[in-house]
Amino acid sequence: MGAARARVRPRKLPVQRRSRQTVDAILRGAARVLVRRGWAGMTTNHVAVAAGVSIGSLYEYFPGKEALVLALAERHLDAAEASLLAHLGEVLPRALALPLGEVVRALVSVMVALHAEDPRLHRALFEVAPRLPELAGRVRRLEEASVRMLEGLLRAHPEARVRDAGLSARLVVELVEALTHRWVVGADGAPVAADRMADELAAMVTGYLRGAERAAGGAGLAAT
Amino acid sequence: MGAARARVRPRKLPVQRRSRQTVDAILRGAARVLVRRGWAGMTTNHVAVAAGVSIGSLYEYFPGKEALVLALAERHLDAAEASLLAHLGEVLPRALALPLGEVVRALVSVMVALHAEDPRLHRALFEVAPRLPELAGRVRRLEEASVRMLEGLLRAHPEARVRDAGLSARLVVELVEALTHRWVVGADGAPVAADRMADELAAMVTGYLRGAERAAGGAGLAAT
Amino acid sequence: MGAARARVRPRKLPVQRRSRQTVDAILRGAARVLVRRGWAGMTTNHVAVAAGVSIGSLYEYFPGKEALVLALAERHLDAAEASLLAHLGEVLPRALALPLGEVVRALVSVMVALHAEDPRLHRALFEVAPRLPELAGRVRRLEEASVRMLEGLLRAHPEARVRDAGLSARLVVELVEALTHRWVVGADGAPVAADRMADELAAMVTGYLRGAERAAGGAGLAAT
Amino acid sequence: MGAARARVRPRKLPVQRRSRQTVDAILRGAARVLVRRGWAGMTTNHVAVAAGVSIGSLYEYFPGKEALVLALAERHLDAAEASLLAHLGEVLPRALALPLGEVVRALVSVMVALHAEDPRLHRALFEVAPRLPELAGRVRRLEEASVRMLEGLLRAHPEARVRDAGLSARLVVELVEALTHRWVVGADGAPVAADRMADELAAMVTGYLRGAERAAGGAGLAAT
DNA sequence: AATGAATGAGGATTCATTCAT
DNA sequence: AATGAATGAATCCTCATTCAT
Repeated sequence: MGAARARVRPRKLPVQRRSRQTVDAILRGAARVLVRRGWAGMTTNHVAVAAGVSIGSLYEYFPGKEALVLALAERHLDAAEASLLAHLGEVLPRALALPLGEVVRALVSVMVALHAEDPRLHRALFEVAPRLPELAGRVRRLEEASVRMLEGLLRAHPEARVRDAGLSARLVVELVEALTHRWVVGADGAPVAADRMADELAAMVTGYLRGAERAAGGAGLAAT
Repeated sequence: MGAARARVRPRKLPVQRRSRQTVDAILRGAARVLVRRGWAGMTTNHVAVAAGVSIGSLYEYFPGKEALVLALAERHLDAAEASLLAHLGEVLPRALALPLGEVVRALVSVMVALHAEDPRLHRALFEVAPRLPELAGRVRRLEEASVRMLEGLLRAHPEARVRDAGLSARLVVELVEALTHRWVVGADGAPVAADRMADELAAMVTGYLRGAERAAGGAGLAAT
Repeated sequence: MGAARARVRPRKLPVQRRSRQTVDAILRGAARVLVRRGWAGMTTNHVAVAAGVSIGSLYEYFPGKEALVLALAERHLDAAEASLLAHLGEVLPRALALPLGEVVRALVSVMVALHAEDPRLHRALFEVAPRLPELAGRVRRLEEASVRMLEGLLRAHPEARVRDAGLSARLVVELVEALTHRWVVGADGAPVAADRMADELAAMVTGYLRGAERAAGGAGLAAT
Repeated sequence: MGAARARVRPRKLPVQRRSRQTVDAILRGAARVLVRRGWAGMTTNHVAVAAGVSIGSLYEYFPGKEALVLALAERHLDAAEASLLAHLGEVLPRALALPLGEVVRALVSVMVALHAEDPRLHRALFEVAPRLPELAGRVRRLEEASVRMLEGLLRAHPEARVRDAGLSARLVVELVEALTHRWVVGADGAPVAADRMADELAAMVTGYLRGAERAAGGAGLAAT
């Protein structure tokens, strides 16, 4: 594993301007190839060609294809994180004063917007994530932070009625993540508008969090 | 495509008993390898070794790894479909007479039970699905059927209050699918019990479908 | 080499009628496959399928594909030899009394007729011959016998004028063999009729053997 | 066909000096292997070993053994063509003024010289030709050009007496080609000297083309 | 820095051949 | 006699990676 891990970190940092351009070209090429051929079909040689760069140069900066994808993912997640923080900065301070539905709607909208940006790359990266611990970890940390944040909100907001704030927060985060993901990936047939999508998600979440009347949950089929 | 597709169908059917055992062993080996190393890391040679079978025998029956995974998926989905149908046969006839919460709880329980069976194989198969049109199609058809069924129920059930039965049905199916999937996959740390999980999902769905008070959904952050 | 040679002789002789049919079917299948796919593309499995026989049965009678081709060639050459002998029996006794042109025409016609029979198999067998010593030997022996026969004729016939009966006989046999072969193989575009072909070949050979006026053969370019 | 054909063209052209040496070594190795083991027995791995080059390097430049043989053949034919043209340039201008026998002797000598160069490679290449359309085409074109040239000569030369200049030209070209080929290939036992061989061939051809007295061609055995 | 030639381990696949049934 | 399941050596070929230029 140690050896394998060595393959994941960028080799050297590009300092001069020319090399930054090279790195950029490589990453753009990597993104194209990853999207077009998937993780298994992506090869360093393809990437080099797609980037218009020699294979030697590629290895100058990236020790393997994991490193490429990781760098790609890092850029993607950096952007996501930044956008998330910016938007949270707007809503959170007033969150307790606003109706729950409105807060939820705002948060959901951010997620939807986030995913709508480069859906194909997003999808491809997610396909790889489970096989790249570094990436998986980063994703998990981001999700974890969101869960904590929402958990705090649930404990404090007057309208929220949930049995277990931690669990509910996690479920909501996963729900939004998963459905937005699918919305963006399965975008064929009758594509649902982003606004409409956000409405429905918000309705789901708000209803759940207000928790008015719990499902009586009688002896369902689960008993079988 | 034609050529690629030729790699996907089983080669010949095992007629003698001995060969049926071989095919079984191969598929078991394939499942183990797929789970352990993922789609990209799965090789026919690994599978043959894991199955305790010569590589020649593997190719006697399967023309490549796609065919292996497809056969695996078909078994998995056949079982899922059968189980689904059996349970639906119990709930559906009385569905309109029962409270919505109870119906939902029953349906959700079936899904959860379905996923709990062989979660790691389930996860691995889902990872491949997007790259195997045959498999993707089969999965989509099963989902589609579920959506139609639920849509019909939503239109008829007195408690259901949704703007668009088709969209809501799809979202609910995806929600249950996705969250159960994650529940099963991310089963580390503090694993949530199946019953508890079913409770929470049922609560989410029921709340959403009863649609009591829609989220007021003011100008969310999406506007930004 | 010893081991390899063991692969060439038929394994056991078919005694019962059923087995003779099996052997026949196998050889017919082998001929079809050899013609369609060439020596390199011919496999024992293909032959078995084409013959409608199990691979096991094939190996019951033939220890490998060389043996198949050899048996095929033997049949082919047996027939050729028989036909040749029959026709020679007609011409030779009166050969010295007939004009040389007529004798030659008769011999050439036999060769042409021989090749016209199953040209595609003929061609395929010739393609393999150089790699199968047994076959090559058999072909060479047949040719050698023809050369001896013609040599004797040349020494005795009053019209024949050649410097070296042995060499001329060999060249004539090869000439007829080679041109008939090509005639039969390259049969596309404007196919020449068998009769016409025989005429031309006979003209060539007769002219050469009568040797009237030798080419003055001055200092040709060969000097360069 | 498309896919198969893709296996036939060289992959990339060697630009640096080092790579040109590699390509050369590979082709030399390919020639050795082809000669020693024949088309069916030739493998890319054998060639790589014989060339003292890694298998990867071989595939860098040639996508398969067809491509190797084709490149080999192209070199061979290029040389043959060049030599042919050079010699023709000497004879043709004065061809009509010279006795037919002399012209023929000159042309035949060129062919013989051509074949005497690398007979074993020549033979091996001819063995493959029928299975490689590209190669077959190239050979056919060269032959066709020779036929046209000779046909023109036959129509114009005062001594030539043939019924059908086209047919006779073709037969003569094939005759010379075939017999020289066999001369070179079957060079065992009592090898005939090149000069002697040219003499005999020239005698055959000249006699035929002068056509003095046609063979009376009575009712030969062909009637049977 | 950049290039691209060279490498070879490793994965896919075929097919001659055996042998239990 | 016939069958066809099983075998695995041998082949084809790719692609990550290094290194001389």
